[in-house]
Amino acid sequence: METTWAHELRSAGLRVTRPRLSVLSVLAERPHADADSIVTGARDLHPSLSPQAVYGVLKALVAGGIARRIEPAGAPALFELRVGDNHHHLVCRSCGAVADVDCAVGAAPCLVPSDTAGYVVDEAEVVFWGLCRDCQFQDGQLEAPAESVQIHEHEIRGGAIA
Amino acid sequence: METTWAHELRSAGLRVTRPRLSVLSVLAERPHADADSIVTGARDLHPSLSPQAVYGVLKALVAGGIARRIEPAGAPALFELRVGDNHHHLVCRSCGAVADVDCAVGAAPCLVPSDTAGYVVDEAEVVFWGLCRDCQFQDGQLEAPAESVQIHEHEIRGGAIA
DNA sequence: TCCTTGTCTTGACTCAGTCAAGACAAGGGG
DNA sequence: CCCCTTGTCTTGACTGAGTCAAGACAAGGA
Repeated sequence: METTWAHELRSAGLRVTRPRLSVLSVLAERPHADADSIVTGARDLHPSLSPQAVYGVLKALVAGGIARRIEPAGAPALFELRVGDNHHHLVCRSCGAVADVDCAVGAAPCLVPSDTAGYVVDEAEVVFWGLCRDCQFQDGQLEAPAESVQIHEHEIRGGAIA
Repeated sequence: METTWAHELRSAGLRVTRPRLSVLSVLAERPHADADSIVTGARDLHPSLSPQAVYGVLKALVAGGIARRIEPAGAPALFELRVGDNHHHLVCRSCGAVADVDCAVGAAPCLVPSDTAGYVVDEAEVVFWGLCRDCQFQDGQLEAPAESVQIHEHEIRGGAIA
């Protein structure tokens, strides 16, 4: 496993170091971790690891295409190892939990802007905001009656999403 | 015009004050302004305005549904007066310029996550990343050959967008 | 006009992230 | 196998965006 990471690092032109392997190990077991929890987690494997080292490692991983950085509004940046498929994210408004979503391939008319205003677009980033299952029951009586804990397509199609 | 804003403020339960009218005036002539340029701009009308006052005004406007806050990754928050239609944004990777995009209404299958992972989704936020017209010509020879300054649908459908 | 209450000013503070200088270690050349 | 180069990590100071709190002030109803 770590051999695989060493491989990935080398083929991205990066040296294999303990800080990098520690960060990769944390990201593998905890996708969508923020820099701070990566520091904490990676210290299990490398106790002297400094926050700045983690920022440096993460920048190198992102630049090398091994990790991806996501920045949900109002929260520190999160990092994940799943790259290259441009999947999207569900973010919980209450607790900040993040889940991956695959986008329907080949049928994404909404991702083609109706008017590009002269821009050359190379990426469409989608964030779905809502409440995760746990938060629906903790503070959710207000907006999440029991029958509609699962979203129905027409709620989005006809609703505020446009 | 300002009378209209006074009206909007009052119907949102907010008092009509000079700082608020100044901020609204800046937002009206410059959509997608960040807090700092709002401070600068609003000082034309109210020279003693403090940055903290602007943060307070913006928070009140957003809470009252008069303004909307958007936070493109890696940039300070931007504010706009266009609310209630959940439109999306084109952001220039090079200069940060932002343009509005309407989303095709009623035909947005990509905005329905294939798997909601138990989340109740109430909003889908879409950001299109690319190069604006000006930046295509300034630093654009690398990725923006003259014939493809306008996006073609298949580039997105079959490409990295998923 | 007065009074209440929401708003603004001032200033200290937090948090995420960056920058720079020097110590250190990965890994290719001898 | 060891040394040397060069990329990486450590330490510590710093920036920029935004928040918090206390008191001064002003909007607008009685």
